Amino acid sequence: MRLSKRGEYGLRAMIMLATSGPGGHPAVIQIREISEREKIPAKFLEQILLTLKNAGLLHSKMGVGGGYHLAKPASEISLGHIIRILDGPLAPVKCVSQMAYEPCGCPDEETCGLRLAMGDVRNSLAKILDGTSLEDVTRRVSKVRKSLKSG
Amino acid sequence: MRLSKRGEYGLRAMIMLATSGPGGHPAVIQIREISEREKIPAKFLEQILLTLKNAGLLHSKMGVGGGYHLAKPASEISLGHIIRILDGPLAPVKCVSQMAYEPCGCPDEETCGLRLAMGDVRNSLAKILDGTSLEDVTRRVSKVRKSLKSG
DNA sequence: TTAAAAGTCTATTAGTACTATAGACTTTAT
DNA sequence: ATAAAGTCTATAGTACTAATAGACTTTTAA
Repeated sequence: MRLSKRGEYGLRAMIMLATSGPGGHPAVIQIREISEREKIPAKFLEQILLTLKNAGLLHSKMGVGGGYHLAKPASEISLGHIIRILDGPLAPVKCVSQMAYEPCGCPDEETCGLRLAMGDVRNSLAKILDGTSLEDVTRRVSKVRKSLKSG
Repeated sequence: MRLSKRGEYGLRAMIMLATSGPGGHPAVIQIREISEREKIPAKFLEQILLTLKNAGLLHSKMGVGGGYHLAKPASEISLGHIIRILDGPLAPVKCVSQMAYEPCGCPDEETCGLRLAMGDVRNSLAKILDGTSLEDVTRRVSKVRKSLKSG
């Protein structure tokens, strides 16, 4: 049930872009800076951000002073969306996938025990990941920071 | 977030063993029969069942009339346990794993947004998978069967 | 007592997906 | 014109997954 490095790096980068924006303005950050701050191989990160851009989650600007920024408000980008783009379907087995259904080959899908159980897992994953936006993440982080300061 | 074939096959076999038992008695079934009924490559299944046996979830008997059966009541074997044995930790990233923790390398773990979000995911997975026993699965299957009959 | 049925164990291969790197190209600001 | 930045495609390396192979041990029963 592991997240790939691609997925992990992509999420880290998106969270960083969401967190760095001063007062709602989307931050513009260069690949190199994200790569250095998050210790992600630059060339690999480049591919990941490009994928996210082509999927419509990021905008970019070339040339001097360019970089990446979120294409939408952080509140409108969910973790589930990012993960699906980079790692594919959330479903543990294809026969319960919403975005990439395929029959699993059991004699009767409707009464397949594995399918019933994995359906629950998929739904729970989707609920959490589609229900958590980048804004939710940054809010939670700053909350934890504050509670650590005062503690 | 995909389940490996190893994990899938192992779960299918365990569910079959739990389902086939007549009135609480654990069913004794041969590799070959499981392999045929579930369409799992026999030699691969062999390895999987051996792993599950060495982990204490199955018992086996060699020779004529032998085969595999559950080592414990179906109510005491959780899907989470089976998956951990065959596929490793449930956690999407190692820094939130209970059974195989490793630092993820972020500057501050306590305030890492990714870690906070993935912690939720891990907990939810663990809640479902550790909270669902083979008995729960068989009960649910027979419930669905009945409702399909009467429908 | 021996043949057949069944599991055990270890090694090896084939395939695939993940991770990362390379390098040539385009756009933009100054 | 030049330097800073993103774009795009190809490819290499590696690790893991899935599957196969084969020789061995235990047990039952004819």
